[in-house]
Amino acid sequence: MTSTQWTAQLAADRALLDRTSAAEQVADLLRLRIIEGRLEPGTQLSEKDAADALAVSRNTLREAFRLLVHERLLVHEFNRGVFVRIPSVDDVLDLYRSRRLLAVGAVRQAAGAERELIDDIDQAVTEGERAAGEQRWKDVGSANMHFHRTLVALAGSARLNEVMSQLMAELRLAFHVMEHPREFYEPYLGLNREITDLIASGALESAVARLDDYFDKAESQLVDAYKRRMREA
Amino acid sequence: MTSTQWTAQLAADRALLDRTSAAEQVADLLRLRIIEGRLEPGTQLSEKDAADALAVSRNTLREAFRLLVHERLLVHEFNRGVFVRIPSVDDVLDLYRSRRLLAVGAVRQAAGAERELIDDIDQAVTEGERAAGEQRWKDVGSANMHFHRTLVALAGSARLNEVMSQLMAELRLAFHVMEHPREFYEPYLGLNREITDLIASGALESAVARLDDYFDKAESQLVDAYKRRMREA
DNA sequence: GATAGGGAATTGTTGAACAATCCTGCAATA
DNA sequence: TATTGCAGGATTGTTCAACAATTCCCTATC
Repeated sequence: MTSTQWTAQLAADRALLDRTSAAEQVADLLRLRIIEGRLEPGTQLSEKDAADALAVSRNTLREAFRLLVHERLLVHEFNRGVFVRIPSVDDVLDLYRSRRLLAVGAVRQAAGAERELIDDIDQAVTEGERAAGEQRWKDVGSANMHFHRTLVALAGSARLNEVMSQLMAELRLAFHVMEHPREFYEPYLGLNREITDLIASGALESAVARLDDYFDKAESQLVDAYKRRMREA
Repeated sequence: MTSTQWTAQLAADRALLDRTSAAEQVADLLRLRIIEGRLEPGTQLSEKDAADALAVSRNTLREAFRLLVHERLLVHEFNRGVFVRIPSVDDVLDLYRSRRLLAVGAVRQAAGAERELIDDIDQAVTEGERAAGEQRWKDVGSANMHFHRTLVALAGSARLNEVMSQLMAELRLAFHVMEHPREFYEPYLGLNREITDLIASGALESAVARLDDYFDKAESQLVDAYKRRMREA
């Protein structure tokens, strides 16, 4: 094995031993709590309380806050503090516009996509079906989101993948404003499978058409529920 | 004027008087310097030096650094510091993949786009033409980037607009690795005009076809130059 | 009931301090 | 000569304490 070979191999592994700062760890933790819904939208995150609870300094915590504000999971009001974001109806519409464009675009140019990427899609759908069979509705939701991420992954762009991940995190936050996201996913399981098969068989335009239908339906259904919920509150 | 009218108006102005933190101001300044090329890719940004130069504390500066790392303009190596990013050829490829998908997707669904958005496109092209006529090549580049942002704006999504802005900032950084980005823009002025007219006349699919050609050409040209440049260095 | 005022609490920012880590140069070794 | 080992100095990571600025909240006043 020549020098260039094994150094290149090591360089590829570098990411593994990449130590991460306290601020990033804090951000990871908070992000998880937020998208899980453990931190209710609208709640204020006091710097002092959070710093004490997590046993980090205020400065470190503020670094973490900034990251999450950048990801739109928190909002920062100057001299008032940071709050878990409450997505508006406009936000939900914008999220769907974004998702639709990314997913449709990715599928439409998936002609030469690697088999691995298509396998990932299939796997995500299968996971959703299994979770549904076992009545694990929360997991059905996660699998559905994962499915849509794998669709965008067809574009083969690390940046778009990251954008998509953030959009889904934000969407998850939006779901928490509503009561029962369960019924939003269930009817789509079959459609997901259908889309997957169409992609696998190379019928991309048909897949895109189905996908567009999906977004039409899901978006209006979600927005209706959202408006209803916001009116109540 | 009713109450709801002027309160809404004030709410719209809120962003204007929105005081911004020191960290954000520092980030704005650094961002400008980076995409302008005043801070050469690869240079390390010492915390102490930068803090002294900008007359802010190290903590504030670190908050600013985190923002720019998140935007991919800086890279952060643990215990080593932050550096102005040096985009790789893979990065450039990824940037073009992302841009292409966003722009093509946005144009393709621009059927019901507001006239205002189309006017913005026209304006950007006109500005580019004017700058070229006056030999202001740097401004030609800026106008070209602005043109492409206005294309994505057809999608009508605030989030995608922001994503696009960041992609362009990063691309700008990539240009600085090369010697003369001038000749990359000049040949495309006519094509931009053509695409704009096609969009304005509603011939969206023709516009998409032209756009796709543009990306094919620009991408390969840029990547070639990039590889050449990296080989030299 | 609305408003004004003042004190308490919170955020914004700084500066200093210390531990952990990295970098540099030089000596020692093969 | 080329590599390794080892100080030490410099830089980063993180915490802490302090203070100014701002907001929040309660109470007195009209």
